[in-house]
Order: sequence, then structure tokens, then C-alpha cells
Amino acid sequence: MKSHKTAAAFGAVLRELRKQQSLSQEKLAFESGLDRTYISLLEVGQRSPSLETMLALSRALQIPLAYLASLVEARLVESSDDRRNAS
Amino acid sequence: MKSHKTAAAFGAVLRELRKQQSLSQEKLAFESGLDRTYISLLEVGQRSPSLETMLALSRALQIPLAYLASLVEARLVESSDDRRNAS
DNA sequence: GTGTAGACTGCTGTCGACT
DNA sequence: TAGTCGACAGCAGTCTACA
Repeated sequence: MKSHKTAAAFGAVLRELRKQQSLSQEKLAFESGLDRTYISLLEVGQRSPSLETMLALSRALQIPLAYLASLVEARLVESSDDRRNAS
Repeated sequence: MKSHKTAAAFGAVLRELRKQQSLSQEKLAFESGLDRTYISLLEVGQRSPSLETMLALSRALQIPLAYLASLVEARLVESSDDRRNAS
């Protein structure tokens, strides 16, 4: 298996952040200067972003890049847990 | 102008972190699973990384992705100062 | 030990259209 | 409002080789 895990983690985080601000994909696309269909691809985990793209999104969401990164990182460790001690 | 600024910022940060650990590009390439020549391209600001690449590098450098991101962000604000009020 | 170049593969990101 | 599809341009990332 190919592990597009990072794309999935990023997509989940992006969707959460967007919904927290009650933005539509369309609005976020506009604010970030990215394509609407691409935002969709990101959220469903079909694409994984470049650094430039992450910066554009963090600006549109008005959060620091480091915060975005920390959320993605957290998702990644979660998803890689053993499920041996997981409650 | 095309602003490969983020590539330059990232490259500078990467080089700094690598030197702090006294690693060669070769060693870092090996640890991260990336190509040696690509590490070089990153450091000179000729390429800008994907999320996956940033993750590989942060692991090789044994630092959180969020920390790497914060350093890049800091470089970016520095380089975007007006030089009007800059001392 | 590093920078660079050329050639190549695959994926990112855009666009229009339909569901 | 959001997911997807096909086609496309451009760039990320590899490899060999040389300075």
C-alpha cells in the first residue's frame, strides 16, 4: 500500500479549519487564490499540498503555518497509533 | 517578479538546521530517503518542497514539522520587511 | 562535500462541465 | 455547495556525470 496518509491527514485538518470558520470551499478558494476543485481534492485526500499551497491556505484561514503543521502532525501520530493501547 | 521567496526561505532554514547537527547533505539525504542533489537544490532555493518532503526532512532532523514551519515563517516575515523602518 | 546540468517520471494545480 | 472526470502545463524529485 502506498500511504497517501499525509494527504488524508492534511485534508481532514483543512476541512475542520474551514468549517470552523463557516467558509465554503468556493470562498476559501477565492481567499487563497487556489482553484475550487483543488480545495475539494485536498479535503478528500486525493492531493497533497506543496509548501506554497500550505502558506496560501494558512493565510486565507488567518492562522500561522506552524499551527497548521502542528494539527497535521497530530493527525498523523493519531492515525499511526497501535490500537493496542487505544481506548 | 515571480517570488521563489518561499524556496529561498526554506533553503536557508534547512541549511541552518543541517549545519547545527553537523550533517553532510549526503548524510541528510540518506536519513530522509531523498536524493543528495535534491537536498542541494533545496538549500540553494532552486526547489520548493512538498508536504511529504518536509515531513521526511523534519524526521531526519528529528524535529517537529511545526518547528520547521515556524522557522520558515519567521524567515518569510523577515524577508518581507519594508526596509522603510528597518534599522 | 557541494553545485549544477540534462533528461526523465510522476504528481500538483488549473479549467470546464456534469452530477 | 461539494465531488469527480478528463485534459493539460508546470514543477517536484531522481539519476548520472562533471567541475
